[in-house]
Amino acid sequence: MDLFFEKCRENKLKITPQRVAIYKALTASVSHPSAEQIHKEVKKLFPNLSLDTVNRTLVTFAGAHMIDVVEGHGDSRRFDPNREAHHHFYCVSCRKIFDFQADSFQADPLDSLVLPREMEEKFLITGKRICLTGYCDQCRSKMAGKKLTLVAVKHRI
Amino acid sequence: MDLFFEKCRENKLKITPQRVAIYKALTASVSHPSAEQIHKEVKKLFPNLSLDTVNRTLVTFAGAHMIDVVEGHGDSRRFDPNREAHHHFYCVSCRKIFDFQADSFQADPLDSLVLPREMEEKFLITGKRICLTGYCDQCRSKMAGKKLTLVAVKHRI
DNA sequence: TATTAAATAGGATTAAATCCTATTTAGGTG
DNA sequence: CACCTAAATAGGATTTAATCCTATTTAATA
Repeated sequence: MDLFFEKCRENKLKITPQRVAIYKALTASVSHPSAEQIHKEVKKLFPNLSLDTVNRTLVTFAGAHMIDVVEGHGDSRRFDPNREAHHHFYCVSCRKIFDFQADSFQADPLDSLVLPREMEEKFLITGKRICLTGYCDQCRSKMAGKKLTLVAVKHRI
Repeated sequence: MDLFFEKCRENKLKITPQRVAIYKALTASVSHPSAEQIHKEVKKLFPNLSLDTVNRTLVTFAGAHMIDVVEGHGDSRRFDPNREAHHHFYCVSCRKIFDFQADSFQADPLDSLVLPREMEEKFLITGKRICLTGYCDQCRSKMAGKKLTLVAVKHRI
């Protein structure tokens, strides 16, 4: 919980009972829950907690780097026809996906990826990719100086 | 287009004008479009092409490994409280996310990732992860022997 | 060319995310 | 410690994406 309080203060996020409960519920989770799952859980303590609050709170936490938003990011399904081995950078602000390859003088790091044996044996792996997240150049400058707040349009910058 | 015909035959997918057009539109795309974007494009040729057809076709193509479904996978947003460096395996069938670390005797391949200079300079990178996709052990056995078809519940196995 | 399983269209439904507005509250300030 | 205000919340409405359902059409094969 130390991280929670520290990051809240750092980002001037108010510490509310709901937020504490949401954060606790997430850290206690074994899987990688959706907002709805967290909502269901925390409703036991706060019967009239709204789903919107959960979603916005979690996205805000992610913005403060207390947690991560993982696949999916909550937006629509996207497709990629490129069959060459390549990697992705996903801009969490504009949601554009940028392709990249590791620096050309280096070998692709995935070539040297050795998976845990159990996984290699049990799972059927059909795709491997490095996924970076962050802010693209455009969004980076747009957000310069803006402070983190829940009053966000579409949870974006 | 060779891959298209080859993979269609291989998977016993009928080659329809709509499918050809959808595939072409995707390969012609520069970004990583959503079904809706492709729909909008292909509608120019087939004014009464339905969005459902586009979505199902694209997901089917992905099942046949002609294209990839990338972030997001089309399901709800998921959260992860784990701050330790780790990687993900995403089961495209049950949508569970499994954490893993590279084999413990190896260094994490991301440690040696050298990004293109332009990217390193311009983008603000806040997260790095290896993302594997495929079928987890349970789903793998469930789907054994099932053939690929568009008649799928929730586009799953 | 006849057959049939597979694919499509189009509208209905579901589900997730977000919006909107009134109300409440955390945290700073006098 | 009470007040003040910006920030957060609740709850319902709306929007958007994905999927479902069913009647119709069609690609592939024999």
